[in-house]
Amino acid sequence: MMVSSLRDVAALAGVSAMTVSNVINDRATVAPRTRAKVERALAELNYRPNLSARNLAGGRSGVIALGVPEIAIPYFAEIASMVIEEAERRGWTLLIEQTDSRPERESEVLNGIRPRLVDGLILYPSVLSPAEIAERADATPLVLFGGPAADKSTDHVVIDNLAAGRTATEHLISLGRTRIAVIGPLTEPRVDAESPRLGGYRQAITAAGLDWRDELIAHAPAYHRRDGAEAMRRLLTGPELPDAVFCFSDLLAAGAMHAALSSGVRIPEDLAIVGFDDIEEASFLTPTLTSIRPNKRRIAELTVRRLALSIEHGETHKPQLVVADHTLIRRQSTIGQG
Amino acid sequence: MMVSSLRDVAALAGVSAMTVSNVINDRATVAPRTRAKVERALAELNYRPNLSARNLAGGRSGVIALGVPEIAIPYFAEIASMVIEEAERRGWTLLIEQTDSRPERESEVLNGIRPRLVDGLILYPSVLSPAEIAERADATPLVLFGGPAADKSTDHVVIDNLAAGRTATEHLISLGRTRIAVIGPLTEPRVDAESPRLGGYRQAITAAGLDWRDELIAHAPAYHRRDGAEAMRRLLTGPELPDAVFCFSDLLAAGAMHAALSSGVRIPEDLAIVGFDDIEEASFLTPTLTSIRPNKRRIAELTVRRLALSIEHGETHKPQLVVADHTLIRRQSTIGQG
DNA sequence: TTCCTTCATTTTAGCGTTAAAAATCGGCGC
DNA sequence: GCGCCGATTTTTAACGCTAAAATGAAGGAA
Repeated sequence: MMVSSLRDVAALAGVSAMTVSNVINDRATVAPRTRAKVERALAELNYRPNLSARNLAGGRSGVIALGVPEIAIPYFAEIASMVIEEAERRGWTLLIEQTDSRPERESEVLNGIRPRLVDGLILYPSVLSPAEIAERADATPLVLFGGPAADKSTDHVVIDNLAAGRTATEHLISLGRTRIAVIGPLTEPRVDAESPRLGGYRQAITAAGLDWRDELIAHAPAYHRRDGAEAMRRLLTGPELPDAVFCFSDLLAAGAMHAALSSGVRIPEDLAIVGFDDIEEASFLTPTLTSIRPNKRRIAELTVRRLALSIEHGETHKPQLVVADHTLIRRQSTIGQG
Repeated sequence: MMVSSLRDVAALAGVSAMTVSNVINDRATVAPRTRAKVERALAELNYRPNLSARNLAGGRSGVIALGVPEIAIPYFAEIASMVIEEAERRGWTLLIEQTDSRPERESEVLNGIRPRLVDGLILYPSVLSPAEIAERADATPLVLFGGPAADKSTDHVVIDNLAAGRTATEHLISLGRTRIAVIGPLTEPRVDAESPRLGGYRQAITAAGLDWRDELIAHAPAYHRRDGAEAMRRLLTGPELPDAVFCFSDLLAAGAMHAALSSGVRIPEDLAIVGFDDIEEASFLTPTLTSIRPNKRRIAELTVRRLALSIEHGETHKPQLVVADHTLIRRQSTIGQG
């Protein structure tokens, strides 16, 4: 089948190319009879607009980009899947960039690797600071998601990590656990501050009148399974054996759980575990994993919606910090078969 | 920072736009001194080519698309990650389409949702038949990966599923297991034939002189964890209790393992399990999961390479069926702590 | 010297689309 | 019948780039 252009359609319908363009874009006032004629020709030739041409002529490309550290991390894969669906709903296609959490890659993505090709960019900022993000060269509409809030100059969709950390810890406290460990990146390199999830833990521990014990705080360089397993091994051979652990991601929890079970630790009897993200895997681990569930669908929806607004209103668009909700999902890793 | 065009660079360097274009694309013979001048201007203005314009002018867009059923399925996420890396190596960016295994979506992707925007397409054909794929309207270079081989008219990267199925089953037989079950989609809807993984199982069972028992063959509608869990529950309540099970994907195995462990079945003592894909999760399940590991890196590499050839040589390019290797990775779910 | 090559660079034209300006077409009021 | 108006459609001119053709400059051979 031949690829047909506006001209071909115009010729077949006996009108000018511009009229066809007007019909397609539902613009100006096209007479009903003309519209019908054009639509027939459009269908007959199976016309598909050339996006490059449209983009070049000042229109939009219909492509948006999503930048994440690694698409193979389930949390990002799940988010990407939903962002694709939301984008599709608006007739957009998604282009994916992996940053590997490397500053230069993140910066490249931010400054438009595919200049002028994408209408907008959604980025999970994993290493660049708000300042570095603010001073980017590219003018492509941008929405961030995840991580601590940047400055006010950028749209940003987050969840309340502090509250989530508190909730997770309170849940463990409510089960009567007193030696509650933590596994995860303890600091937020982007803003050079304590991780808000750790902050929530601290608040809950303090509020419950429990002792803060440094030996229960296990730093993990990243959010992978192996980091969780290593941290758990350290905790298990440490001076103070925990009776619960709050992991900053489900992957960390999966690794930690594997290390614990391999050492003969019973979950949740000896050790209760709470994860974070509620990826699908959490429901199929044995025991199933209690986890903080960020509303991913909502995050995807809000992110795409903010981006749409930014793309459509350009200069007048006002960046905003949007907070999506989260819930604690109780499963066997804390409450057992109950 | 301003966005500069070829003209701007040309003006600054005191040459024509075409010369700048030649320098950028490393084409024709540009005099060393001219090249140096242009390169200085290029750097000074931080020039980035406009891909839409380049694409429109008959060049390439530098974007390729990857179509998979669901990006949130770990196997596809891992493959996507590697395809992104391979693509990046060639200066390409990857656009991702989800087909949800729906024929109309798969067909849409095949026929170019983003007409003329992508230089090439990589597709995991999950529901469309080779015939339907062969008669597509779009002329964009295409490479398939996975599933049974289509006809000779399309580039296709596969692994030897029949041999892999045989290997998995032989491994279980070598452990002395005699009631070996199977969990997975039993037929290949695309070609309306038996699944080659099931074929391999059949060959191994027959060769070992074991009985074929229909009640050990558990069909799963798809490759998800829940399908594996359901199938396992059926097997456990069925007339014949298996002492081993070969699952057609690691997700199925994860679901099956969860269902089995939840029922008090010991793995591998009571039931040995082999999965397929060797996703990262397999190494962190408890017990760790024995699995067939397709060489994913190689699949990604071959796929992108075939696509590159097809894009570069167009008409003269000869489609090929390429087979990537696979290995059996032995872990605790079959051989225990050994 | 003159003409032919070869190398280096520029000019021309067009990719398919859209924004903006210009043109055409029926009325309609006077 | 003339001029004007709004509704509809067409023309024109880009958008930024590249392929192909044309030009120019520098050597060599005759």
